[in-house]
Amino acid sequence: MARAERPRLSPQTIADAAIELIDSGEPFGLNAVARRLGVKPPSLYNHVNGLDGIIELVRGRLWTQYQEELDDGAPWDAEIEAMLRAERRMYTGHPNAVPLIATSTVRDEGVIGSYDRKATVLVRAGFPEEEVLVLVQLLDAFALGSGLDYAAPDAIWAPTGPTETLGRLLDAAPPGRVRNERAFELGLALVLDGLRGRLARTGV
Amino acid sequence: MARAERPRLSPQTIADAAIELIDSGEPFGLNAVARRLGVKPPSLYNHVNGLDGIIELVRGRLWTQYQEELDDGAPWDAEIEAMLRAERRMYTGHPNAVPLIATSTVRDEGVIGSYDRKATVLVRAGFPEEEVLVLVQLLDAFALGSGLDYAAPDAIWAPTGPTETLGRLLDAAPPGRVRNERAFELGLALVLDGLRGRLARTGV
DNA sequence: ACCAAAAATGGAAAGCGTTCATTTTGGCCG
DNA sequence: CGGCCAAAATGAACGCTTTCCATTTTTGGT
Repeated sequence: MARAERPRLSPQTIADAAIELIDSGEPFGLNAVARRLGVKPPSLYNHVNGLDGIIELVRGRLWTQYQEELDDGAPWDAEIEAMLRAERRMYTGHPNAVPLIATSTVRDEGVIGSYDRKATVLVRAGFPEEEVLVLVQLLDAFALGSGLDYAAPDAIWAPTGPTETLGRLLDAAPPGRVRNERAFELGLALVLDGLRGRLARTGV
Repeated sequence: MARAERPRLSPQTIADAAIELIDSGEPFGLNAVARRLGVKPPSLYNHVNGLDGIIELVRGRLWTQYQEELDDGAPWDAEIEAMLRAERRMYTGHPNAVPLIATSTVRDEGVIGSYDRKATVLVRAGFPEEEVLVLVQLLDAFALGSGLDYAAPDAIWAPTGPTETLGRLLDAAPPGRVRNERAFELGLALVLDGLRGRLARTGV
């Protein structure tokens, strides 16, 4: 077979197939994406720069999809909160994508733009300029860390040997993802409260 | 060649070689570890359960190595802080190991034991039992997230297009890892302050 | 002294990501 | 309307990976 009458592939269709594959839980890879598209692996190279390109495509697609629901104009803390919650929804909606996204370098313009937006919001809020990037980085680390924690299976918390406290607490505890949800809420409140207090102290 | 006169391999030596390889920055894999040990890849299967087993070994070795410097008996917040700082030192000391460790499931007893220790400390400190696991999970997410952020190259923050605020701030900003260091310090203070306040409110 | 288990190996299978040259098709320019 | 060029999918192949199996040799215990 040679060239098809109409192109069967596009960055869009590849990204969608990759996301479907990731969400299905089957092993992720370039060959698997090609199989799902009914196409031979080399065909993908006409549209995408290898496996890393596919991952980057997935990141970009998911990111814009979840961040575009946001509207601005809200107070700075509400807007930051909304952005973090959108990122959070992305991770909980596609947990299998988190390990892939977390360990590859970001090149997507939309993601960069979202950092830019956070920085702009914080500068307007009155935070010292030399501190803003640190704050953005902190927010990023928190969101990613809890996303990764959400994606990890419960088995982490199932000790095989005897424990002093953990085993007892686990018996009466909600499952891992519920705990992770509460941890995210608590951490979000902690960070936002901390930032508000910091602004009140330094901004005046 | 068949069996050697004295075993050339052990979980210890394999873990050490793997850590050396990871720190060197060369591509990581089972074959590369075998090469570094002067051994054929299949030999490793006599001591370790495949590639995942090697990663688990690396995690366990690094973890105990960094956590054993700690002594207990300190106030709860100081002890939690010390544990988080030890984990932090592990990530900054072996940044290339972070992506491997972050995305694989924990099975190591030492790591579980460290969760247990955090839980014990928090229970003794007076936090409500049903909340302790959530707190442990939050601390874990924060440490892992900032570790992952540290390991990520600066390229994340190098926008290709024009930005509203980001580009300007980046010109006058310290490099990514210095910012990450400050973000970790700030986040640590925020979380610990938040926990102390929470304890004062609920614990009495 | 013998026997079972351990340790390293050679060989090989299966799969991966990737590159290359080739074929066929579609659309554009003259 | 015809001819050429670029795009899209392919087959074949490469080098790499992880992993399993049978084989050989050695050690240590009884």
